[in-house]
Amino acid sequence: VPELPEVETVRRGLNQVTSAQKIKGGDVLLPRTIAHPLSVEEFLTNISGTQIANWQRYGKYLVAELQRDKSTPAGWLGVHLRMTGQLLWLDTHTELHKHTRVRLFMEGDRELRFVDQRTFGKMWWLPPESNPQESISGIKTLAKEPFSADFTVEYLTKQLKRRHRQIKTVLLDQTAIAGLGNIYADEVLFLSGIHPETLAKDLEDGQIAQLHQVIPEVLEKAIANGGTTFSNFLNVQGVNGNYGGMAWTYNRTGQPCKVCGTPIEKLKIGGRSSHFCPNCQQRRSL
DNA sequence: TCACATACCTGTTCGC
DNA sequence: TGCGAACAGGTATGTG
Repeated sequence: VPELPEVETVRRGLNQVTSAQKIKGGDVLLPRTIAHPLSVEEFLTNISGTQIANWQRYGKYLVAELQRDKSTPAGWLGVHLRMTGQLLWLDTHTELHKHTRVRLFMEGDRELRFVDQRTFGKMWWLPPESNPQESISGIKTLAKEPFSADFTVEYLTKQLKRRHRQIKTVLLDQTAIAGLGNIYADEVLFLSGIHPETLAKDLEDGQIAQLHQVIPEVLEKAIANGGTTFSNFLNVQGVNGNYGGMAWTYNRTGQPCKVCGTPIEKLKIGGRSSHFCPNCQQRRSL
């Protein structure tokens, strides 16, 4: 469930607490959390004694720059939360959660703890001479950031026109648009008045322009509210977000549309649930 | 190169 | 009420 706004919320929290913090060592409770080809032992050896300089976000990926001493590069620490991952800033003595996967011990009895119920989350260590944007395949193939100057109407049009798939599916494709997941994809389609089954290549210019405007707006609003209320999302302080009560369609099947009162419907598209208003989001043509 | 299916997981909800 | 099935969904991988 963590999508761009949730990951950005976590990134901001991390930068507040881990800045210049030294990693004394760690404990990997679930080895497959550490991405291949690195072994758990190599991972722990490489991060131990480094300090965290700064967290960056690429789509839903988090990457920390590591240093050994003041300005000696010590590689990169990458994290993907996938479905249920949480990065929590805790006192080391805090009782272990059942789904604790990795612990990074910091100075002053503090700990960065990775908790992940569904175990899809991943962590990487990359050597200093590498470039995380090239070394992590999911980042390498990522589309333009919705907040970047490169995310133009022309760019979005090009991405959508070449895809012969339903728009809901394309919005979830990180190589087409970076950062959206199931919640915000549904929200963005509602605000654009687009039926989720519309083929991306068939969208009208006006609809694409609307999507282009609404995508950053929805993500910005969600970030401003500290991420989603839905699921078990928590920020680094262990606090849930507030974007939920304001959702237009997500998780509102059968409830009245906030604009027209028509009951919200749910469809299965590309194996994912899609919530939409059949009145506000009508198919234009076929 | 693209579209699509499947695998990966565990806790919760659904349906009979 | 109980229990198995379905569901929740982000991404890597494999197939055609």
